[in-house]
Order: sequence, then structure tokens, then C-alpha cells
Amino acid sequence: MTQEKDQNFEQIILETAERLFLEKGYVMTSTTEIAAEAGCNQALVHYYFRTKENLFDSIFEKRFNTFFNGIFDFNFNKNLSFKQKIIQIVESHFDLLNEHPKMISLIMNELSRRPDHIKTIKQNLQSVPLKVIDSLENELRQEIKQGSINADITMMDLVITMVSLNASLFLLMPVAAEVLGMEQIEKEHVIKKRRKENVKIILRYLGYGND
Amino acid sequence: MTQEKDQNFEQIILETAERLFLEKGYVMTSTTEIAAEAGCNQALVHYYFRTKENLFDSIFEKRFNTFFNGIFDFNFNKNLSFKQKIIQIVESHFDLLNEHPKMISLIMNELSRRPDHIKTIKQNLQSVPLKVIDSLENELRQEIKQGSINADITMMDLVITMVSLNASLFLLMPVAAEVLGMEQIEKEHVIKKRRKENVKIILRYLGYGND
DNA sequence: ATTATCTATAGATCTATAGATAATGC
DNA sequence: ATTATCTATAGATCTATAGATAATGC
Repeated sequence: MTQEKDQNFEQIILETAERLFLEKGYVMTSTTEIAAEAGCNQALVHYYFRTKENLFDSIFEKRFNTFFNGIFDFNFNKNLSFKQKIIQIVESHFDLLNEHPKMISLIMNELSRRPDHIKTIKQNLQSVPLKVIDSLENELRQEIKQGSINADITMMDLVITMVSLNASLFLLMPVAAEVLGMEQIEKEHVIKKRRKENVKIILRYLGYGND
Repeated sequence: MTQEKDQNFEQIILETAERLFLEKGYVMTSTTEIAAEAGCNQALVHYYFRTKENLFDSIFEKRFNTFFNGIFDFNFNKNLSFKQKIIQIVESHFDLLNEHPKMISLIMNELSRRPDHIKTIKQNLQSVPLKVIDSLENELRQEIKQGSINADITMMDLVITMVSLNASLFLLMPVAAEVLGMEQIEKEHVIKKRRKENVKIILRYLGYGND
């Protein structure tokens, strides 16, 4: 499909499966359909990956990791102010979601279908960010002491708010786009707008001034 | 299941199906399973509703309507200030989601599975709220003119922010609860907390003071 | 020889219906 | 008679595998 047939089908199957899983989810995608779209025989999908579950996992285990780690994957310039760090975190979280706009739905579907996958995610969430969270939590307390932000905010509030605002855009966008009949350009416009807006909302929530 | 067998199965099937559809979604719920859980024969499900799709629709078409209309279903006291109205809208939107915590996921799954369902939703969204939105939009402009809220906010910003904050809690909660290993009591606590927090976030976003 | 690809098919569901039997309302 | 319930089964998928054939690397 993507490449000419001088290569073997393993890669093509992977790419096709990834696309279909993202489009329609695990359950709604059959190995028959994957094969058809990849341009090969259905048995070949099982020859390379034995089971559909295997195929799914071999695609998404890495992807999930990159996705979760990506959140804290920016160069942490120590000279930045707390406010600037928050802006950077919110924006890079948003950008990550925007680079993989269908991942968040897929993860949620996958987790409700196979809750044992949660383990993998738990590990992801617990490995990297602890240090970062801790140091941010300290800075947060200091800011509150200095009176530069509102005293009623915890790190947890902040995280939930950020994830809610950013993730829900990509969860709700497909629905909203169809309901309102939005074109691609309009969608991009909304995304651009919300990227700024979400930062703004969080800064005002924290109590930082209007700019 | 819920009732003793002196009644016929129609109602029992409806209730069982509703529960299973909400728990596991349309695709993952089979009429075989519905029958088993209802305590009758699988053919009986089709006797009453002919198709699985029919069964689903007869349960959820009303439910979707109530759900969407519920958002604007409060007594609009004209004496309330704009700020008080906003608080009331955000809270009642939140409460509606909280009364049907699995509806939002179901709606989103259902819409991605059968985008033609969007029509029903479109109708729902276009019928009731137009007047309300219009009158709120006017009040919003007035508030801005008076300088009581920030000038950079549109009605659309406000709606997206409210829906994002409120809906995402119920979309992300099941995942978060499993990842963090939360008990029922903790979940309720988070929900209670976020209900206040979401109002707070929106008020600060608008530019209303801290209380 | 080994690896890649195909054909064919078994076995598991699942939806939907046909036709038999039991229960109910006159 | 009509309505509710059951048994049995057809027909459609879908996953997974066995076994045949073609392509490739020595």
C-alpha cells in the first residue's frame, strides 16, 4: 500500500494495522480487513504475528510508552520561572496529544476492553515523572508562600485540570466536528485557539496575571 | 433478574441490556449475553426487539434526548446575576453527567461506530438551547462592556471549557481510578472536589474574583 | 533449506429466524 | 386464539492453523 512490493508484507501489515486500529479500534478491526487493506492474504497476518492481540501489542506497546513518556520529555531549563515551566508543560502536553490525535481515544477504549493493560500504563506513569512532579510540587509551594499564586491549589488539581482541558479536546473533537459540520481548516483553527486558551485558563486558575 | 418472574421478560431484557450496553458498549455486548443475564432464551430478545440495533435504539433514543435536554433544564431565574447563572449552569451540567456517569463514554463510542446517529444529536442540540445561548451571549457582552469579566472570552470558549472540564472527568475517571487504584469513596471525593474546582476554574477564567 | 505467501478449512461466536410448545385471555 | 417462551438451526463473520506452493539465499 505505502510501499512497492519489492519489500515483504510484514511492515505493510504493521502500518495498515496501526492505521485501522487507530481509526476504528481493536474490536471493529478484523485481521481479514487488515489483510485486504494491506493487499495480502489474511493468513499472512497470522503468519507474522500469530494472533490479533499480538499484532496490536507489538504496535502499541512502544507507542504507549513514547506517548506517556513524551509528556515529561522536554529540556528542563532550570532558569525558567515556575510560570514559564507551567506554560511549557501545558503546551508540550497539548502538542503531544496533537501529534497523535487518535491515541487518547484508543488508549481509553483499550483500557476499558482489557483492564490488565493498565499495568503497563501504571509502570509508565510511575517510572519517569516522579522526580519532575516532586520538584514541581516544591516550586508550587514556594510560589504559594511568596503569594504569587493562589493558595488553594494542589499539584493534583493542576494535573487533572491540564489533562482534562487538553485531552478532552481530542476526545470530543471528532464528535463536535461532525455535529457542527466542521472542515479540516476549521478544526485546525479551533485546535490552535484552544492551545492558547488552555494555557490561559490554567494561568488564571493559578492566579497569574492576564498575560 | 431485578423482578420476580410473574412479569414477562420484555422489561427485564430492557433493563439488562441497558446495564450491559453501558458497561461494555454496543459491540462487546451480545444478545446471547443479554439473554443469559436476563435469565431467558436468546431468541426471546429478538422476539421482542427483532434486531440488536433496535434494542439499543429503543433504550437510548429517549435517554440521549433527556441527557442533552437536561443540560438546559433548570429554572432560569431572571434575577440571578450572570456570574450566578454561570455557576448554576456549570454545576447542573456536572450533576447531569454525574447522574449518568457512563453515558458520555457510550455516546462517544456510539457516535464513532455509527456516525449517522449524529443526526439525532444534532437535532437535540439545535432545538432547545438556541434561545438560552443567545440571551447568555448578550449578557456576556454586557458584562464585558461593564468590565466585570475579561474581554477576550467568547460564548464558544466558555462552552468548550465547561464541557471539557466536566465531561473529561467522567471520561477519564474509570482509567484514573484503576491506574491509581482508587476505592469508591475516593472516587466520590474526587468528584465532589472537582465539581467545586471546575466552577472555580471557570470563574477565574472569566475574571471574576476569587470567591 | 528456509522464508514468504497462498488456499482451504476447522471451530467459535454471533445474529436472526422458523417452527414447536406452553401459558393466557376470552 | 393470541401471546410468550423455547429448541434448533441457517448463514455470516472472524480467528487461527495446517498444508501446499512459490520465492530467496546459500
